[in-house]
Amino acid sequence: MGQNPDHQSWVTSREIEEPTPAGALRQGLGLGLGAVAHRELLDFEPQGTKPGAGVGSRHLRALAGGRGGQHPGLTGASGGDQLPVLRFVPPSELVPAIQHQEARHPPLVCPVMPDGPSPPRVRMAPSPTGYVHLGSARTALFNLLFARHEGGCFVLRIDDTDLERNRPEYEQAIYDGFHWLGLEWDEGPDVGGPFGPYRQSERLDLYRELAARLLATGHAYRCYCTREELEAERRRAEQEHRPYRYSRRCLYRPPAGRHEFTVRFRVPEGRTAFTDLVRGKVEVDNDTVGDPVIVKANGWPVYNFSSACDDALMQITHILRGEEHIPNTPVQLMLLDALGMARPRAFCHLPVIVGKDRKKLSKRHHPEVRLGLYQELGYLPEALLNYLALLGWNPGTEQEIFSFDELVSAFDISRVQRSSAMFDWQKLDSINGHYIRRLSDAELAERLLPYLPDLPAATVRAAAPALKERLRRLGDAPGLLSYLGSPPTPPPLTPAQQEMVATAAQALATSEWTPRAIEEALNRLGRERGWSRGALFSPIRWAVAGRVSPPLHDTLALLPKQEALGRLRGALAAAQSKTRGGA
RNA sequence: GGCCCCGUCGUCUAGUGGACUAGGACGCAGCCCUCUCAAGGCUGAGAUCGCGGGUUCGAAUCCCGCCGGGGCUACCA
Repeated sequence: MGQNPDHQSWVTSREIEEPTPAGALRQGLGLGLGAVAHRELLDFEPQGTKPGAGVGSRHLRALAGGRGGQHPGLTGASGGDQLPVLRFVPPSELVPAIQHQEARHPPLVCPVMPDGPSPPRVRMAPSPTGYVHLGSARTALFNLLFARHEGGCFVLRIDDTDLERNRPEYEQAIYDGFHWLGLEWDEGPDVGGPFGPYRQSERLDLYRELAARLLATGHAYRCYCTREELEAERRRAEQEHRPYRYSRRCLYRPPAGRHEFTVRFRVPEGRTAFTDLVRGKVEVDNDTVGDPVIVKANGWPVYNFSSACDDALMQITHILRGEEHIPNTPVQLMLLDALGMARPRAFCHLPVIVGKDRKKLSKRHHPEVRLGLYQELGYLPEALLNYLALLGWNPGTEQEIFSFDELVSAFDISRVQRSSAMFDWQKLDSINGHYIRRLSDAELAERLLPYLPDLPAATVRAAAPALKERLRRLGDAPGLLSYLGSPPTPPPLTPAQQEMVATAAQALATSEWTPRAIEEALNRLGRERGWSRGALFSPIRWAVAGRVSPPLHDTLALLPKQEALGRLRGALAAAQSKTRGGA
């Protein structure tokens, strides 16, 4: 970090006159090389290419916009049927052109924030390729906590560049899931903001321009290799026990006559290092990194490219993301450097959340990855949020229960853990139980309603107090109350127990039907007959509920009076006939 | 295989050279309370701080090596 601590170029939302992709691009570029409106640079499709020469090239050309005007930086040798080979022009030769463009389009960079560094901007950039991952929720939470703690801004961006797997409904699932958890963002596709659009699928022209720039400056090249050829290269390397890296065949000897291509970034020599807020310095030798594809054959950018560009363009200052992104970081940094864009101030790679098998939570092996599951099972969002905060972070005190505001003030990014965190249902249950017990009766009843659709609301409200200390999840309520809808099979009763049930039925018949009155009636009966509560209550419970249930007076009161008395009499009748039959 | 990250009770973790007979929480066991189940209270078991070397009067804490686990190694993100 700190390679480009260009705090001068902080841009506030008010100063941005043109919240369009092009405007944002100019500002982003302004961070580094100065604003360049390089419309002509875009046309990285060489002259003379036959139209419709493959999906990729068509797509790129279409989005590049311009008709192939002459540009000093790009020289495509024209040729008949053969696709011309692009000549890469060294950056030094481009300088006059850039200056020229600059004169026509003065930079839009707005110097603001006179004193001190600008407040941080962080982002969460999920891709709508499936249900919301628990790890995404945790990452979003840490970003949010960091932003709020530092008085910064939390951005939600949708990284939807995977055409094959994206689904619009999954984007909605992200909003729903995050809203459910109480995660709110300041800028995003649904709420807007000065750095939009916030959906990568709507920023394609930007990536195209940036890719063209990389191509023009020789930082990138077209790769015409087929997937099969690439696969063969990979296999060969494996057989020869050699670490695989792309051979750069298309950089040196591109095959002729092919039309479909990807764009690869040419990884420079040297080493790339960055500072991670919790791990310290991380450094890699660039030649352990193969030239990555940055634009797919269908013209869409690859994550590593679009994400890095957008982070810079959206002026994201701190990147908090999962540990699985550590290997991506050097590539993104090299890309930014090549583009002359500012690097983020800092990175923080959060430990992965692992399952019982110590492996990263995955769709295939861990049902607990799915955020929606927690809602279904009846976890309180505030409890899950609290638990998630503790997964990979701790305040350094013994406090474990936090409101959101408490988390915000306690959150200190340097206390993020380095080692992976194992997901633990029991700990979650315990925290959830704690939050349930803290709810008021009315609030609990309200939250319980969706989990007890078959019960009248009045019954749910009446049950809430008795349930409160017995629930670990709201979804446990139907089980605890299932006796209401299904009478137990009549239990075997000793003659003494039969007498207890019979007299209890009598006493209860004249009792008011409230927990309080029932309790008093039963206690009086026990005192009069010399029966202990344990002795008296058990047969009644078996007759009425047949299983573990709330305190007896609540168990009875939740049932309609006639139903309760009917069950008592029914159990009695069954036991008596059995006794007679057996005798 | 290569690159990178990590390594304190079963789990989440406190700990940054002496206050460590390594603390807390979840879970577990026992007891108390008690109409079942919970909740609550108390008590307890549980970690030779991955291993081996150093440095130091002294190391969980610093250094080196090893081992183990994980992540990444896609025209996924």
